Amino acid sequence: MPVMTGQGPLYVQVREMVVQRIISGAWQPGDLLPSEFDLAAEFGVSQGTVRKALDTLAADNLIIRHQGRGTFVTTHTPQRELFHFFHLEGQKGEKQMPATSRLTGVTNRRASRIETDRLHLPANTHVFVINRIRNLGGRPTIAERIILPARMFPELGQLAELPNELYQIYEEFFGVTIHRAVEELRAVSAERDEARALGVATGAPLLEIDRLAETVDGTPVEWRLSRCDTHAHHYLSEIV
Amino acid sequence: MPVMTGQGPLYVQVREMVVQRIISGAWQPGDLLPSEFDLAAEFGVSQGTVRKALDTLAADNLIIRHQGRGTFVTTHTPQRELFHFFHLEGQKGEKQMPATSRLTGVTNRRASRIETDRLHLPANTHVFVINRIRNLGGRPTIAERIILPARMFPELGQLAELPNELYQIYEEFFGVTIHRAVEELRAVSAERDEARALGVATGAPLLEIDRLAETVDGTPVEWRLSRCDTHAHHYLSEIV
DNA sequence: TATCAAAATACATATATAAGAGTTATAAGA
DNA sequence: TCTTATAACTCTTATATATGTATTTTGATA
Repeated sequence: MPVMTGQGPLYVQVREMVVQRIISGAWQPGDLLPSEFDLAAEFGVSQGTVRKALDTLAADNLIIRHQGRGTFVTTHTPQRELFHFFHLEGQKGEKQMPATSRLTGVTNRRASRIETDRLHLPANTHVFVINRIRNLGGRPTIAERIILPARMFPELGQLAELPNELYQIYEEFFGVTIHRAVEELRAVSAERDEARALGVATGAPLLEIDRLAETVDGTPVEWRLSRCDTHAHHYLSEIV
Repeated sequence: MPVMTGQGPLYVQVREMVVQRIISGAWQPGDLLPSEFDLAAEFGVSQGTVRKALDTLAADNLIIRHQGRGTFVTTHTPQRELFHFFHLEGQKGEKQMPATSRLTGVTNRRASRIETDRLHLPANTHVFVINRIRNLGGRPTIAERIILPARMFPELGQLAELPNELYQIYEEFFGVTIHRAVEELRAVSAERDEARALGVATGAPLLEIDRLAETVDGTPVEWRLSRCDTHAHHYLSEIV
């Protein structure tokens, strides 16, 4: 019988117990959770209370529930990353898988001051820096720099291939699951190198997306700076 | 006894009945709905079923529920518009009420082709066009054009003052409640007039926010094009 | 001003039925 | 006899009802 926290409504306590098991790795991405009735017995609450807890976890995308099959810890697929974490689409609303990426560099170096700030790293920490150009609709559209704490991504530089969608790789190879991201968008002027790489004029307007991605426990694990040509694409945001 | 649609789960039917009453104006923004028990009696379902329906409506911001007080149709306040529908914030995350706006024009004219397209208007329809410059942190930051169907906003041009936050005005004076908005973001170059108004160089990069705002029944009622200086501000987007 | 009652949502439990998915058993065909 | 198709069964989530308790808000009264 696991010990309930004793704080707040029962369904919130159940929720927190489940989150803890996900964070601790007891339940891995893709794992099947026990049934509602089994969890109710284990936690000493009613099935309805477990249901309410699981409903909130599903609403927050920590689990996914399938009638007749069960309840699973959310896991990354390339499709999920594209539809959930990628907001660029074509002018007619087409959201296509970026077909190709040109990797322009993967390096391991000491983190800069701003990198340690952004990723909450101790001083003198190493990071991996991934630079690449992503194509949309056949044209170079995004110049991207990704900063990852080296200690969480050991041997990243030795992977033979890095696909366009990285989040499944983070999860499978390094046990790092991205749960949430905050993006700040600005309009900036293209600098010479990226202008050349994207096929636009130096000084042309680019949409800069400054993303910090976190795991379930709130640890920032990826800083991604994308500079996007928005001639044929736009960033979509829906407010309800 | 209202007639249930007969399609799908009961709680979905209850939800649709409630939405219909909001759309039809039987329940106005700010109105207090009958209690769960009363609605259950009226619709001939259990209180738990009404609760489930109301929970989904609350999750979609159509109603707001207060323990001990009751359930209310969501209504606009300037604060809600700012926190919910306005995504520009300062570099440190400050989200302040734009203190001033300079109205540069309100005109009533025939809608252009693209305006009829965007707002689903018949040909030869009139629109109100509002142009203004909005200040953030004391500086002109947003050049904005708002297109509204004239027939839904009669006598808009005769209002003595237009505040920064318009959605409460739409609701109070014209019975038009904004429920949802879709925004497309691009990086563009500042044209001469707006550059001068915003105090930036002609050709400087601006963040263009192209917003279409809809009512509960999906009718597009506002097309808003904002061109923003992102030197001191950024657009925030959260992905969970 | 403090207290109490009424009203309403919020939480919790218990139980039953419906719907969907997967597995196993049985029947039919080659 | 082996393989394939179908039916039955089991498990699980999804829906629905009923009931009780807890918490919050508001208004009335002393």
